[in-house]
Amino acid sequence: MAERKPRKDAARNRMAVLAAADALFAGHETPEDITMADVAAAAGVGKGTLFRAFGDRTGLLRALYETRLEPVREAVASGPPPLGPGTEPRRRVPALLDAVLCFKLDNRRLALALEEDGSGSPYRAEHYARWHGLLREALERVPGLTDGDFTAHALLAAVRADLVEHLAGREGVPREELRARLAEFVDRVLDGGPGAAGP
Amino acid sequence: MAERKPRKDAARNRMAVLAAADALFAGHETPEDITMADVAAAAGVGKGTLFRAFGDRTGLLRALYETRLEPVREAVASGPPPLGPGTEPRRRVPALLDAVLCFKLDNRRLALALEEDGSGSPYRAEHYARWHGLLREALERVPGLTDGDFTAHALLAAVRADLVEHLAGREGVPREELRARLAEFVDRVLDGGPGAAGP
DNA sequence: ATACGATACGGACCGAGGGTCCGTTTCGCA
DNA sequence: TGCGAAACGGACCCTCGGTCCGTATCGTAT
Repeated sequence: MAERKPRKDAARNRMAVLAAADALFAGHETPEDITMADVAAAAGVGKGTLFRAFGDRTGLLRALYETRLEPVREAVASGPPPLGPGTEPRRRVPALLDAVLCFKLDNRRLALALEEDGSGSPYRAEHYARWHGLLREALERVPGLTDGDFTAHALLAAVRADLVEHLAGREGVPREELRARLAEFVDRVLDGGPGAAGP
Repeated sequence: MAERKPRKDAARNRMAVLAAADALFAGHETPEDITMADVAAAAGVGKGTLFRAFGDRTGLLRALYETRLEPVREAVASGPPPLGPGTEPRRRVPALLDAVLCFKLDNRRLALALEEDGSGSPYRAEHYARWHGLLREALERVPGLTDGDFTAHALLAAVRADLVEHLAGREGVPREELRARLAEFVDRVLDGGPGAAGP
């Protein structure tokens, strides 16, 4: 059941591909004009190597994504408040969404590439399930809020890569303004609903 | 500058393609395994004809989509309340979103195909601009609500085709339940925010 | 009716890109 | 240093969106 360690040329090539792909995606306007052949060439590697290491295009994207996501996941899993566990939900939910937004702002092209990659909708990705589960759990502990499940989906939809790209990229909304707008929206959702308007 | 009437064989073929495409998308699980050649064959037409009539894949999808959307647009533009104009915003906003949701439920495959079609993000489509403009305008008249622009984006994100497909299709959430969940979420957004929790 | 220009037809053809295959090279262990 | 296993790499294949152009059809002027 234990996967044995890969040969060291394999490991080296894997790193080279990851680095090359990262640079390529960062440097190009749109993700879909970077071909697998481009990545292989930039990494100084054959296409066969690339596909053996990552399976397919989606696999490469996912590997890159997970790498970048690592620090955020760490902060969420065991960092200090307001992101870390043990934060009271009403405060943690906005922090989580802000973290997702910032992540997508910092990795626009990559997130975009992964989300619009045809193979399966974004909703099947396991990282989506993680965020959704986390959020739902937190939401269900917010007093007065019913249906944390749908609310989690809806809130995550507000930070989808292509929307972020549209606002931050095409419409040129500055980072801090976008964060503020999202924060306000999240606050509305958390404070609204039946009972909130009561005396 | 007036486009002259098309030849009648052209018109007939256009209809045939539209009908064939409609049937194909309705009958297949996933949109991307329907090729342009499939559509042409099903319509009893050559590929050349298909591409001359619609330009490209996106053009075909858009034409289909607009056709289906027509009644809804009509109801919004000049129908009775709560969808039509002249409805007070607080009541119209949920109605608009419910209409979008229902439309996507009734045209799941098609909406999915159009949204995940690589050519440009969904946010560049002019029908998105229409919905967004309409919603923003209505939202800006809802008392206590600031930033109708972002709110409109966020609310529309909650009814995106792939999310709807995920919930209604993959998770099997029944139509009415989904509508109820969305309605509740929209209400939270509309009633929440600063001031709503007043004295 | 007929001739003729304009328009549309249709399927062979093309190029791009994701993914595979397999002869050759490298690794790592004894 | 020998040898089997693992990895390499790029030629190759296939699908699919999109184009091209010789042929068929339409509509109109005569």
